[in-house]
Amino acid sequence: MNIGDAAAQSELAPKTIRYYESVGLIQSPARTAGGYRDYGEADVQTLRFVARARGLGFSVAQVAELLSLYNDRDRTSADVKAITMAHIDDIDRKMAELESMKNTLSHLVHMCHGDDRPDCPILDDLAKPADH
Amino acid sequence: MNIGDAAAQSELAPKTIRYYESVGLIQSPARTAGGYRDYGEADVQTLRFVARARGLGFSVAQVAELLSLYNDRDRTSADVKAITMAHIDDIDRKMAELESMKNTLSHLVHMCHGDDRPDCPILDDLAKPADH
DNA sequence: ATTGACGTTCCAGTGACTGGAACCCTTATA
DNA sequence: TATAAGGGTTCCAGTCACTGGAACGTCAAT
Repeated sequence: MNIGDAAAQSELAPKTIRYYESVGLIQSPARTAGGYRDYGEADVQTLRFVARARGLGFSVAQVAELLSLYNDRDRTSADVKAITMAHIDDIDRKMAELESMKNTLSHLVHMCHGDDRPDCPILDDLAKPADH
Repeated sequence: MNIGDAAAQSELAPKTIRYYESVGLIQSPARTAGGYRDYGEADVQTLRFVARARGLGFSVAQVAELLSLYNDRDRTSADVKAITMAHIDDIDRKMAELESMKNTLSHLVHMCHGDDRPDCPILDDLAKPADH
């Protein structure tokens, strides 16, 4: 199967698949006589694994770990769970940061008339002297 | 004032300040006879504006817009409000994405024993065939 | 034989810094 | 006065995860 079909089936862009190959996340597939990458069902399965894991926000490095655990019969589910929980912690941290930004911004937006005049509490806040 | 002191007062790293100068976000400050950057109070004020705006998640490009509005006496608060609201929308989108990832991941983590055995619902989910 | 839709490689750019090398300036001390 | 420490300077490269684009090759159908 050509890269285009593999891409369609895995919901990755062909460019992305080549990139993953170039950084060693996935193995180089077979090639046709003409030099085209030739993907089999197992390759597409791996590609989908990667696409789903990336879609859940795992970094490429984490996906590499998950893939290697997936292919390791002696893995422990504790290892997989640890990676996943660390990732959830990461997400929690990001969400808290966004939440705090949003609270401040929402407050400022409510203060601002948003009309033709230049007076603006948002700019006033950004320009205010340091706290401590 | 040297870059180190300006950095301390604005809570930016010296490297970051030089970077902002190199991309045109802030103006090049005066130089001493020895070639050191020499910051005044107004420069530090701008630096703090930038630091605070970046801390609220505005992109460097957005900070540039905000700075130019700040320095424009004919600005309208509507323009500032529009940028801010667009940024809040951005944050909302990111938060929703993170929320959805987190829901899925939390569910999977709860399913996983996290023990010495290899059976793992997390990997099973990542490896499951495509939906549609 | 030619067209068009695919495929190939390689280089460069994105955003927002950050690390590091090689070097210069300033100030305090022996 | 020499020197050492702790600033500062520039410039290049690396990060992360792609993405765009150029220049070219392959394949299937007309």
